[in-house]
Amino acid sequence: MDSGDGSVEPMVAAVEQLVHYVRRRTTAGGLSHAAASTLTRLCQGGPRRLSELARSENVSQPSMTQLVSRMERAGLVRRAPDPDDGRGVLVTTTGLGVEVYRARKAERAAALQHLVARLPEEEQNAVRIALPALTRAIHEERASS
Amino acid sequence: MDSGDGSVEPMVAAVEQLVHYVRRRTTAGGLSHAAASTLTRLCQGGPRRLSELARSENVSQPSMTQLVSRMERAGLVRRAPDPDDGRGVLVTTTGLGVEVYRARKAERAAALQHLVARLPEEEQNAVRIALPALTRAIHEERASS
DNA sequence: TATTGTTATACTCTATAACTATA
DNA sequence: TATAGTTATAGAGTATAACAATA
Repeated sequence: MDSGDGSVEPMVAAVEQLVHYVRRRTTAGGLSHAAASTLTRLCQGGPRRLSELARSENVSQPSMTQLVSRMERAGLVRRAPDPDDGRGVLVTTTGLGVEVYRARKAERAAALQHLVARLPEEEQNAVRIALPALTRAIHEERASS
Repeated sequence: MDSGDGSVEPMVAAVEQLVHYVRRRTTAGGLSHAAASTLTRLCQGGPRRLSELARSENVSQPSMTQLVSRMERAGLVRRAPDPDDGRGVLVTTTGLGVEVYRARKAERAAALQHLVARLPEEEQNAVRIALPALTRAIHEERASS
């Protein structure tokens, strides 16, 4: 009865605003979105082949070559030859890369925490149910396709 | 007791994934994020001065000049002289611009609707409480700064 | 003199096509 | 010959500095 199309569009706008709010407050290292996303993947999943990174970040191989070069120049990652395959390149995070990753993670957690803290208890609970539920729905959707 | 830092970071990731999910399914007109955002503002708020657009989109005036030029070339907007101020330029949406805006709005609403529909009733209710509450928190935060 | 918009220039991020080196 | 990565080139999006036109 309330789930008509009219009520869902404002919720999409809400999600966009939320990301914008959090990203604006995530400034450590002055990273672009592309660099931040790739750094996060490397920090969470360990060293990766360049082609593997390109695939998981949904960009072309040349784009990833250039992104890794810029990140290398900034001291965030290092290239190393893949011992198992002479053609391959393994991308690894540096100490600085890990530092920046941790700082950004803390910044965005603080931003959302700050926002949620403004809400009355009942709405805080709704947030703690809604966001994980939506993540689950995305993963289920992905698995079933 | 559950609102420690440990539980908030996955929620930030959830928001990012959610935006990614919705954006991937919003393809009408093949617009960039910058063009889509500016088109939405023009369609929702009516014709605007170029400098006003730059300010509200948080980009420099030269960036907006170029974005408007690309959007004009794509047939989405038109430049017109501001009758009240000879220095000014009014940016207006075209019929095509409005069409693309409506198509994109429908696409992203459908994407979120599709996702929410997978959830059990209780979690759907949590989503309908949480997202508007977070939007409200952002606006309150903005007003109090 | 201050404001509005454009032009000039440069850097990031993206892509496709062509090339090199290894399997 | 197929795959991994790089180089070449081009367009979008961003910025700052310098400029033109109008208030």
